[in-house]
Amino acid sequence: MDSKGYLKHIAYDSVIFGFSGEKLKILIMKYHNTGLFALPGGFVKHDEDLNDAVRRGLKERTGLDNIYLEQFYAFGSMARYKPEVMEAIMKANNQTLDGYSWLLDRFISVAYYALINYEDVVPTPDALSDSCDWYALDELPNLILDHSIIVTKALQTLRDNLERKLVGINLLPTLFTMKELKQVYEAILGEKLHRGTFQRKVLSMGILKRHEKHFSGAANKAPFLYSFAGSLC
Amino acid sequence: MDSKGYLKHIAYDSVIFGFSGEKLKILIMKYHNTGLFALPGGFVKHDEDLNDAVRRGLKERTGLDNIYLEQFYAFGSMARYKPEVMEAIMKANNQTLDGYSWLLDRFISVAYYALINYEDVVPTPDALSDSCDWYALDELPNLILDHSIIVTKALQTLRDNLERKLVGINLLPTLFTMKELKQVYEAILGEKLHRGTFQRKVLSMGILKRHEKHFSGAANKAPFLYSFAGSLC
DNA sequence: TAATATTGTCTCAATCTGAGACAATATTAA
DNA sequence: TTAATATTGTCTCAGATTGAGACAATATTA
Repeated sequence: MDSKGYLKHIAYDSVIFGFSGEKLKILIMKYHNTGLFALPGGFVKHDEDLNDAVRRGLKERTGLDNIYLEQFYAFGSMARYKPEVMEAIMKANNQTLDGYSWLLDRFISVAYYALINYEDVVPTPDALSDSCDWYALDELPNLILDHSIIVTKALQTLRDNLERKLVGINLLPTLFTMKELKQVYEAILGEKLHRGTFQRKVLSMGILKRHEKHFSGAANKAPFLYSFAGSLC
Repeated sequence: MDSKGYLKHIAYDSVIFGFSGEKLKILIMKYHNTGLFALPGGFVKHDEDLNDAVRRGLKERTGLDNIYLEQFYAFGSMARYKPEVMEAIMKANNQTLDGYSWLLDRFISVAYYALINYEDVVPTPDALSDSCDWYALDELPNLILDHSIIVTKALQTLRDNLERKLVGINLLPTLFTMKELKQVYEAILGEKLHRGTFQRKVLSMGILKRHEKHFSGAANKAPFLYSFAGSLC
């Protein structure tokens, strides 16, 4: 076992969505002394479920358990095989390649997206990275390999799934206003929604629990707070 | 390279849908002298795109090129790691395990579904199998490993995609009647559809080209033939 | 020529959707 | 205290969509 207990040829990448300042953002890592940006990713241990490996990586990067997580595609083209990129990252970290040559092999990467509450996260870089930060989707740096394509496909899948399930809730705190929920949907879909229609549709689904009003101090009628009926009481 | 030029730990499985006798069917392989049934699958060469590997396998099993193909999930749980199954298959084929021990390793399998015209296919078993035949979805034999779960998820994904795209067309010959198209949809969705509503909806999409009538010899008004406007004129 | 099965289309009511209207607040300014 | 303002919750209404049946128009057989 010369690959440190990890399966060869198999990696995962994660597109971790958060919502802040009325914008969708994702976590991007920057590698030491290279100027290279990438999605948070990792490898799968020999005795570990693929899904568990991804949850383990998310826990390390965000500190969070029980995250909403969805696998959306396995990227396996030859075009994504660029060993010189990984080599540059290793060298910039003063790592010898002894025992790490498996990292220069070809990888098929299974991609996941996660939806998390922005405020709960403490972005944490790993050993090879010097930062792990939020970037708005329309202000992403250039990413290595096919990671830009992965992000695009993640957003596309998220949009498709949005119609079926009420997944947007996972991007908000436990309690939120109807306006905040609408803003999440607008950020994901990239279009404005009609206030009345949105409220009617969401409430008719019957999965929201209405709580007391939220007095923000603004000079207007206070909105109700809601929680997802699936979580606590 | 002790794995015959294939990537270790990575496999694919394919759920190949065809439509016949008003039922959805899929191709299932039976391994020599074992009574074991499985989905058609295979491995990825070191210098080969994942998608190309699957197309290569489909070509071998069906004789067809240019198939409608969609990746839907990568199965990577530990529960699917059962080396004794592969060992039984190898032994039943009088294969020594020399040079094939990589087949007993753990695999993560990327699953695809394909939609093909039943009539165009000549099911062809591979070296380890003694048959490759169509089975209706409600008459499947017991399948090895997690292959039954893979089939279920394939059908689920196909249903979800059916609402968005008009994929059902890929299960029919170039020319087909509206009734045949409706039967395909009913088989996939598992429910009856209203004749008039279905026709109105499909025609309003504007992607079908109407051709001359089809005189079957039946004692009734002859239906029009249609083709998918995306293919030939 | 009549009978029969099926097709293509229409109609009509029920439902859903998009957009604006309006009263009900919560706060600030006068 | 009262008026002004911004925002919220809900309602209304027209237009679009959907589900279900109705009906005339065939191909063929009796």
